[in-house]
Amino acid sequence: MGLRQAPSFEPAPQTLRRYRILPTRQRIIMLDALRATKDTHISPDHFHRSLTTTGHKLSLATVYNTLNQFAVAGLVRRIGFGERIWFCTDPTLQHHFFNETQGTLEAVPDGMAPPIDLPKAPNGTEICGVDVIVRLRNI
Amino acid sequence: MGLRQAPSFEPAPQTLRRYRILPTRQRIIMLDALRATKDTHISPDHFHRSLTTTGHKLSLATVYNTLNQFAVAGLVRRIGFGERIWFCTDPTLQHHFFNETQGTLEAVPDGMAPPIDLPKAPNGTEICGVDVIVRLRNI
DNA sequence: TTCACTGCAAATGATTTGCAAAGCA
DNA sequence: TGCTTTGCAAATCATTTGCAGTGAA
Repeated sequence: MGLRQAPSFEPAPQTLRRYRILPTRQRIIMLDALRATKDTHISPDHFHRSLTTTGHKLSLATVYNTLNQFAVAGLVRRIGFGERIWFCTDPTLQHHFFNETQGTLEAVPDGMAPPIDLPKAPNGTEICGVDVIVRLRNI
Repeated sequence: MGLRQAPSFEPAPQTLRRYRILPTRQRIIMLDALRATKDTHISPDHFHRSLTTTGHKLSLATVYNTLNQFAVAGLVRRIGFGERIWFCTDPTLQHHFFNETQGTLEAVPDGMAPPIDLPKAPNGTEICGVDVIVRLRNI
């Protein structure tokens, strides 16, 4: 259930405008898909494949560029963990399972993720977020 | 102070043998350097540069390969976060500061890193570790 | 019309790998 | 000697970028 902070009843073009992003065909497709998917973590590659598989036409480069733009805007969160880049559809999520066997990133279900205390930021810096990565191995 | 689990008074070749790693010139140089450095997090590139700068001769490929081998053996821990790969010289460390402005990884000092409860691993998997990444930005 | 966006193909750059030469036991 | 490791250069591969064509307002 992605993008909790953006009510799913608001049409994608309107949301994009609120975020100061010009609503183009590709961006609307992508935002709608992000809202519709039950995956909390997507890789650009998988996301592109699932879009084209369902009949949408857009290039991989556009998927990369648009996801990065969405991340800057705050619609999704970019997480570089493992060998590739992931985007988390819920920017408020803090806890992630990283499956080392598969190289995939998933959400730690609500209630299984106790909130954590933050350390103090070193001088000259401020904390802008926390990620707890729980590393898994298949058995 | 890296490699807490390996007493610094044990000669590197002996430690390497304990870990079933053939002690070659390059591996001894690297283990000694890992023990001597005060950096808890190194990138292969930086590490290689600091080694060659101090007069040691070994190739970047060997630094990569050896760090990976050390990680498999458990001497260091490989952390893929951000755009590049890092190695943590203390495999017991759980909390890391990731400076987004600089793209660097550092340790969260002891005492500032409250231990965290683990969630339950999903069926078919087991937890093999946890990393708490505290994202920082320079101000 | 104007300016931003998209798609393609090429560029990038960190990491890995193949293979011949060198090192260890 | 026989087997492992190293260094170099080339290969890889996810991601980014340049640019000409297309789209939105």
